[in-house]
Formats: sequence, structure tokens, C-alpha cells
Amino acid sequence: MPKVTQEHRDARRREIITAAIRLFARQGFQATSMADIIAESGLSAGAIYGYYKSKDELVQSAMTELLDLRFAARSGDDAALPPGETMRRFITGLDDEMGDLGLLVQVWGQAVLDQTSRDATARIGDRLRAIWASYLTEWYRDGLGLSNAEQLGERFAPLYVGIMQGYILQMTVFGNFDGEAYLEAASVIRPGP
Amino acid sequence: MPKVTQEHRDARRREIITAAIRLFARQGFQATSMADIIAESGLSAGAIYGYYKSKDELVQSAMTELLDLRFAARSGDDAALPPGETMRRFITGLDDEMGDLGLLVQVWGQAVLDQTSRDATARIGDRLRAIWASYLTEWYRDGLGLSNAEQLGERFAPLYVGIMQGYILQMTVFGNFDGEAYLEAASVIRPGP
DNA sequence: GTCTATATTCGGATAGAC
DNA sequence: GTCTATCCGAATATAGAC
Repeated sequence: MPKVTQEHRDARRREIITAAIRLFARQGFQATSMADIIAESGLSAGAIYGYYKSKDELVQSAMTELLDLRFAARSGDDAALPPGETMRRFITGLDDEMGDLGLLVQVWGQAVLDQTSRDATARIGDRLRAIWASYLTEWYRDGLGLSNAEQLGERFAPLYVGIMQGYILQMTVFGNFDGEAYLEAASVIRPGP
Repeated sequence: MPKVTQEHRDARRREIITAAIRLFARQGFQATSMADIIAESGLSAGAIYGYYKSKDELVQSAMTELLDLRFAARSGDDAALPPGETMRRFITGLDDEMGDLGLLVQVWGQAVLDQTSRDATARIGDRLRAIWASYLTEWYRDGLGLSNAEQLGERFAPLYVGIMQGYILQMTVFGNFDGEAYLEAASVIRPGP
């Protein structure tokens, strides 16, 4: 069907979607019109509709693209880093990939509205919890020298995911936020009795 | 100017806005049309525009209404309750007032887009941190018997606000969330060395 | 494959009667 | 103050030429 190579098609799709994402970050998904995207991408209406059947499909693709994060594989020797430092690297990586953490908050806002988006965020949630469980196990064992590290890791993983979400939210929607102090606090807490 | 009492005007405004909020919870702010609100409220276009100049003003009022939470005054003797329990009560109160925690997530999504909404959420953020600082001071002093309770309270308040935000997010946009285990974990962590 | 021009639908807001 | 009917602009998607 396609008269050009698959690579060319993929490149075009990426071109379109990155232009769209730039606008989404500034204006939000719904407030961004196809006309905006056409102008930002430098293409024409006809061209864009050749790659995406509808605006909705484009938005869904953008969300998937944003959520399908290639979480930088932790390099193992990071195990001894305290949670706050790990979190900082994680969030920095997130910010680099998405360009703007506000996009993530927007995706959450969308996820409460439709099942498709919610499924996508749920998948990420599971991955995040697994990553944190793995890291925390190492931290509790090697960093703090606790015995039941694995159980503790599983148990506290959702909490650290929440702490990370809290960081992102306070950074983007609250004022007066001292991120360093927050990460410091996240490093210092310990499982109690 | 008004031919009816102020009470009547206020009641009508409330009537309109609660109808709108019901729809916002289901469909989101932008996807809800004035026609929807007209139908849901049982009033007419003319009537509604008599109370709100524009849809935008209505949306902003709804957000303010939602955020202007009359946080149930903690009754003092709650001081000995662990953080997870305090958080549960807080969130239950929030849910009762807003009707749907998803609305809060939507508001956050909006707050990254415009300054007006961001100002509103920032104000709430400050109040939340102050409340948590106050509670934590009591908890650290009376519950855990720590000496520098006040400093600790100030220091960890943003973290607990974040933990609460994380709870709300994971409850609304992630699947497989064990809220009880999360609150339990929030109760158990302690300030470390 | 991509462009320009346009058909069509939809939503916010207003006008004027009651 | 409230209703009905309607105007106007905007936005999505398509048609048809190149």
C-alpha cells in the first residue's frame, strides 16, 4: 500500500507527533486544534490525515508515546544510592524524555476520564512499582543492612511511587516547593517497627 | 440591580454549579458543553448566562468551589492517630466534599495549563502543608515521643502531602492499588538519622 | 503523498418575547 | 428573570487537483 518506505512513514509519524506534543505541553490536549498542529508541523491537513485517521487517534498515540518510557536501566551499582537520589535521577530521566513533566499531570487528568488512557497509565504503574520494589530491596539490604529486605521492598514500593508522584505534582502545580528538601526527606525515612 | 434576594441568587448559582460539577466528574471540563449543563440543570440558556457570563467563568467557579474545602477541623484528640489513619480521614473528608476524587486529578491537569488555576491550587497546597506540619508535630511529640517534634513536622509535611497525592493518583488512575497497605506503610515510616 | 479549498457539524453566546 | 430561537465562529474531516 505505502509507496514510500516504512522508515519514511515512521519518521513522518514521529515528526507529526513531536510537533503535536510540543503544543500539548503548552495548551493541553483538547485546546490544541488540528490547525495548530498543521501549522506547527509545517505540513498540510491532507498530509496529517494520511498518517492519523483522526485527532483522537493522534492524541492517543501521543499519550502512548509519552508513557512508553524507556526507563534508563539502573546500572546496578546505583543500589547504594539513597531513595531521594534515586528518585532525582528517575525524575530527571522522565523530564528529559517527556520534555515537560506537566504533560504527565495532564495524562493523569485524562486517565480519570477514559478507560483507554487509564489502561495505559495502569501498565506504567505496575512497571514503576516493580522497579521500585527491586531498587528498595537492594537499598534495604545493602544500604541499610536490613534482613527482610525483599518483603520490605515489595511493601514500600507503592509508597515511593506515591512520593514520586507527589514530587511531580508539587513541582508542577504548587508554588513554594523545595524539591531538594523533599528528596532529602524521602531519603531519610525508614521502615519503623 | 437584582430583583430577587441575594439568597435566591446564591441558591441558583449553587444549583447551576452542582449540576455542572456532576457533569465535569463524568466528562471532564472541556468535553462538557453548555448544552449539557443546561439540560442537567433543568434551566435554560438565558437563565444560566444570567448567573455566569461565560463557560470559562463557570469552570473557574467550579474549580474554586471544589478547592475551597472546609477541611474538617481535626478534633485535637486525633493527635495520637498514626499518619495513615489521619490520611484516611482526610481523604474520606475530601471525597465526601468533592463527590469524586477524580475531579481533583482533573483540576491538577488544568493547573499545569493556566496561571489562574495554578494560583488556586497553590493556595490549597500551602494550607495542606500547614495542616500536616501541625499534625505531624503532635504525632512526633505525643505519638512517638521525639524531642525536636516541631522541626520534624515542618520538614516532613511536604512529604506527607505528596504521599497523600500519591494515594489519590494511584487510587484513581492506576489499577491493582491496595489502599490499606499504602496507608499502613505511611503509618510505619519514621524519620531516620 | 501532499496540497488547497471547502463542506458540515457543533458549541458558545445573544436577542427579543414573555 | 427566564425562555426559545438563532447567529456566528471555530474546528474536524474530506474532496479533488497536482
